[in-house]
Amino acid sequence: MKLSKKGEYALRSMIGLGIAAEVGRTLVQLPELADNEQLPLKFLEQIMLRLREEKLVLGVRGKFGGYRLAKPAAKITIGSIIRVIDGPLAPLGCVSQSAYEKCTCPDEAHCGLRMLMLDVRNAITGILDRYTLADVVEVTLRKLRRGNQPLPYAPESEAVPVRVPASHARRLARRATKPRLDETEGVLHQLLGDYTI
Amino acid sequence: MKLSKKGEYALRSMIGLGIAAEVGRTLVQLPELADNEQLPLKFLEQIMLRLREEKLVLGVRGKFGGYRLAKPAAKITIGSIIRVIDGPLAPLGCVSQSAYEKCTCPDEAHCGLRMLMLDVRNAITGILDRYTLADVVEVTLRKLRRGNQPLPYAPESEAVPVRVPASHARRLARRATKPRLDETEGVLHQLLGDYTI
DNA sequence: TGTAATCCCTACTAATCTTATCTGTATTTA
DNA sequence: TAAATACAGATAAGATTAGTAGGGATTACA
Repeated sequence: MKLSKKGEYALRSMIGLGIAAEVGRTLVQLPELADNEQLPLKFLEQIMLRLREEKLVLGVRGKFGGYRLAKPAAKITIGSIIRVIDGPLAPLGCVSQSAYEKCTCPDEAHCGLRMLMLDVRNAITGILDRYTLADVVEVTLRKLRRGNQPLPYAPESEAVPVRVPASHARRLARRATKPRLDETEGVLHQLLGDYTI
Repeated sequence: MKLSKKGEYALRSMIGLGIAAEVGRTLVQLPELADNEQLPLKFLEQIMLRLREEKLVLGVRGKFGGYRLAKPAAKITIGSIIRVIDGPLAPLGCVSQSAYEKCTCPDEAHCGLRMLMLDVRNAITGILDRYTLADVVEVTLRKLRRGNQPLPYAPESEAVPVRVPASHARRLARRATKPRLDETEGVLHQLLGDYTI
């Protein structure tokens, strides 16, 4: 059930680009990204290539080029990033929505194992397709600010008073109005919920 | 996030042994198990060896030997089987309870990605460590019976009137008295819940 | 116009993992 | 003694992982 290094690097890079966007930085160069996230440059290049193919990031060539998110972080689910790099989230092909594969068991309808793995699949996608890059960036940024740590990817020009986009606050508030699931939604939800206090 | 073939085979074999136990069969030989579950015999041998090392099954040598579960199916969680064959369930080492590994990110406490993956890990183990082999066997058997299909692993002696152990019914009934989570617990829970009707 | 910085792209590799297969040994029953 | 079975280790092809290497294309700027 492991996430590959490549997948982890991809997520970390996307989070980096998300932070950059949030602090007003328009482009991030791969050497800086690789250095910040502690990952091999040429490997990162490959990953970004793939993310670009899938229109998750946008590359700008030439001197002072770089990468940025291709769309708002709130529109990019974590699941979509992982699928691009690591393939389907489902533990078995026969419970995958995005890449179904018939399994070897004689009758899927009677397969107790499949039912179980369907639950696992739904649990995983329930999280990874619900939370977006914006959520993870939000949590990360808040932790950094609370610790008075210098924000990475600060724009070259000057220190920018970092603001939270109104749309994000609204989305979070909306989620907080669904109390039924609160207790079972996990730590990220709790952390995001704190925000509305 | 894939389960390996080996892991899948292990689960299918354990379910087979669980069914065998349920229908009164004391030992199952690997050739029969391999044939029933459609998996390579010698590969299966390796898997059973590993399961035996971890005291999940018990091997009996010699002619008319075979394998059986080393303890009641209700005492064997699905998660424990997968861990033995495929390793930790957590998508990242830094969120694994059973095999924690420090990750490369500078401060885990501030890592939004880690929070998210912790949720995923908890969601996975929440299912795989809650449900036992008995649950999966139960669902599988009930489906077979409802379809009037011949039960595999029937004992050599005669057809046995298959009964559900009282303890199992009790456990299921107890679970059904927790209504709060019903709607979010997934298909296996629904199927097991049906039983009490 | 030249040069440096940057993304873009393909190929290659070393190590590991997966998925087995093969060969043989030990044990038990009839 | 023969047959069936579990136990055990070696081997191996193929796939995947985790990179590395090298160059080409594009752009900003001196």
